[in-house]
Amino acid sequence: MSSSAAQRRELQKAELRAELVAAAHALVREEGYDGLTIRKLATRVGYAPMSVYSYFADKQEILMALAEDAFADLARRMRQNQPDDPIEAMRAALAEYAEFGLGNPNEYRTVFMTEKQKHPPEETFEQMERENPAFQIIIERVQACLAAGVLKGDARAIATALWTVAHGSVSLLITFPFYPFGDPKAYVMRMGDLAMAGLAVSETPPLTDEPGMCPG
Amino acid sequence: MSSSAAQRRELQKAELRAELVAAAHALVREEGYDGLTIRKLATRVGYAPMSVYSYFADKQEILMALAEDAFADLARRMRQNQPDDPIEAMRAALAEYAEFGLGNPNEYRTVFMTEKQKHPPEETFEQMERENPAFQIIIERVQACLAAGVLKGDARAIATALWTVAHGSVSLLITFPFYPFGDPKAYVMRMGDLAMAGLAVSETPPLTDEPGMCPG
DNA sequence: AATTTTTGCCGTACGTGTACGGTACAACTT
DNA sequence: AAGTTGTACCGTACACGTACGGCAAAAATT
Repeated sequence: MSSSAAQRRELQKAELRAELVAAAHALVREEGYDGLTIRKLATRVGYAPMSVYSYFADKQEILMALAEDAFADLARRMRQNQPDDPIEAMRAALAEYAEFGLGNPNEYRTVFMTEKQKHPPEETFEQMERENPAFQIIIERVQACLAAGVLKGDARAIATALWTVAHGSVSLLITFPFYPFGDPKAYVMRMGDLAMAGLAVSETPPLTDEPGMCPG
Repeated sequence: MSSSAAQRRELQKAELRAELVAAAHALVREEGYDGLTIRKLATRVGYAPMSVYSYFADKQEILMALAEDAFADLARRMRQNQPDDPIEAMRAALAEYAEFGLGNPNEYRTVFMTEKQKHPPEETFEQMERENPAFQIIIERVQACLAAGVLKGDARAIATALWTVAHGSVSLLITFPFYPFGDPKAYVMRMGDLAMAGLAVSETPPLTDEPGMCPG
């Protein structure tokens, strides 16, 4: 196979895929999240419905592509909001995370609240961090806290704990928008501070790497 | 309208509804969660598909009925596992919660990880606590901790915080079963202990009852 | 140049949740 | 008893996601 021809082919494929994603974005903007259907999307780009499946395995993969864009934006915002004080930097990241999740519940749902059965174990790790570049930033800011001595322990374990608490708050607020949590963003911040307080009490050991996985 | 006749009607309606729920349980047991479809369910009870909608507003409401049964079982298990020491009682509740969520991911999803757009604000509170009787138990055990002086502050705020952390862990473990959190149940317990440590640091104020609700 | 393989796209078809309108029978009103 | 209203149930129909098979053109191999 001629390499340049293959490359050109790959490029065209990527372009068409990008065109589909752009069309999907437009559809969502114009008709809302439920307005995005395979058929409408296909019509919009001038293909038959089933042709879309040459570029995406299923609808979930399209939604994921949209969500990845949104999460890239979250990462951008986090980097633009980085106070010098390591704890304040951590809290700023949390604030951006909260604002993003509460402001983009659909994208948040597709990444964090829907099944990921497809991926075999070895892919999942990098996949997760590509879909959620914010996590890398949290790790960095945890490391800053470790360096400053305001936290002690394993960076990834601490970051995962903070992520767990942030996710718990955000996802509950999304699922139960009417439950009396008080001001949503304030609730997320409060839970973040609670986690920081708990983490400050003792040194955080690494996560045990037992293979243990949950059923289902 | 004759009151007894109305009551009999109500009763029959409830019986048919219960029959549908039983059939739904059977279907899920025999064919798995995805095997539960309106048509199969209707066939099984001898009605036309659309007749099911005389008893449930939509499919989600059927899934919710199944989940409520499961959550009632969780509450039962929690009550059967109640150490004397208030902190250990709290941890036991958490352990049951973890085991339930990890062992019944489908039911957990339908209650905690899907939209609840229908219910107007005033219903939500009682609704939530009927669907999730475990929450009431958590509040009780928090109150025991308050009485014993190992925690200080507002019971509902503390219970909500613990619930948030438990939910964060469980839902992440369900969504990313392959992510290296280590042993799932151990991870939930660890996060619970972290929250308890954070809560022990200072007195927990009540949740502000600002109307604030999240968009979407 | 001839042949095989791959690729890009499509048409059809199935099973799904559910909106809508209709119909027959029960219950209540007068 | 006659008329009105409500209710339980059904049949049809729609848009959806997507499995399957096909088909022409391009690419790779011989």
